[in-house]
Amino acid sequence: MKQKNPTGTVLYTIEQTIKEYRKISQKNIGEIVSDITVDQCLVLLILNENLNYSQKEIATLIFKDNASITRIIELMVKKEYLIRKINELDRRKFNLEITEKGISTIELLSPVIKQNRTTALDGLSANEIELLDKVLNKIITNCKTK
Amino acid sequence: MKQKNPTGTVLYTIEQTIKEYRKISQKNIGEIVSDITVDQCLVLLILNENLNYSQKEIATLIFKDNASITRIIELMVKKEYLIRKINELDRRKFNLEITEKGISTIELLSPVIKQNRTTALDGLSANEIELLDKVLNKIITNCKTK
DNA sequence: ATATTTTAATTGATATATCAATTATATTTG
DNA sequence: CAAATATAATTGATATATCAATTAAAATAT
Repeated sequence: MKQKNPTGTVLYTIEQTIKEYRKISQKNIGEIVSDITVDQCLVLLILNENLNYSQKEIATLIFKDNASITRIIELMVKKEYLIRKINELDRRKFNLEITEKGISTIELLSPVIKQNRTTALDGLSANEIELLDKVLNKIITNCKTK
Repeated sequence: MKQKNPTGTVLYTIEQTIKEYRKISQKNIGEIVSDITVDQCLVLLILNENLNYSQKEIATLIFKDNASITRIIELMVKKEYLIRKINELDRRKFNLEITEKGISTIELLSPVIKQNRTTALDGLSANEIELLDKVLNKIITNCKTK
């Protein structure tokens, strides 16, 4: 029951894949924590790895532009996942901190996120995943350089 | 100069791929026709194949929800790419028609869209593409059924 | 040291995404 | 047939995407 592909290119399948994955991810996350999005989660995880990231760096890491990140973080501050303080060493930047609520959310959602990934990639061999990654990176390079 | 992957999963690469592809597509389309988006183009192409599609069917074909399609088509009507008339056989639906402007836009953009796809997939063997499609469809199935 | 250029982040405008609720029409069922 | 249910599309609310313009601060150049 594979849906037919109106464009006849695998690029369509790539889009479909990421949409299905985001859908199931958001659904599973929403069952545990109702006021957070997939992208906001990713911001938490990234900051949890390294609090020194600037908004710009976070944007690059998750393929958003600066405007989007500004608004995402704004909302996360409003919802008390993050605290934002001026960076006194470079007053153009902010230092971001994760609140208690942020920490406990990470703890709640980490297993869910892990499970989402496992679910999505279930039944794929390491070899297939490696190949997938390799081919996708070729496409990325093609798009960037042409 | 492959960007590092903060999540450590190929799902991140999938997302990156589609974003890069959409970026280059929009850029190349915008150079020829300035007031149209990638998705609006796709709607034109799909209707050009078959005018009988309902909004709901178009939505399914390009992975949008009904609300998005309503607004996309609304804009396309306003910009005079499409005409919308009540379907007298089922008054919940609309019949969509492509205007002259729509037709000439398709003619202008078809080669661009084709080129975008060729560019993105440049250097990939038929075998690699087939494998890519196969693996992606596994992921789609995983997301849908779990 | 001031003028110029870069950089980080914000803001505004418009398009799209998503969810829930609503409307209008069709279909099904008792 | 009337009531209940289902379907297609719209609308409202909120989040995100994207582009261009702006602001404030930092880095560089003369």
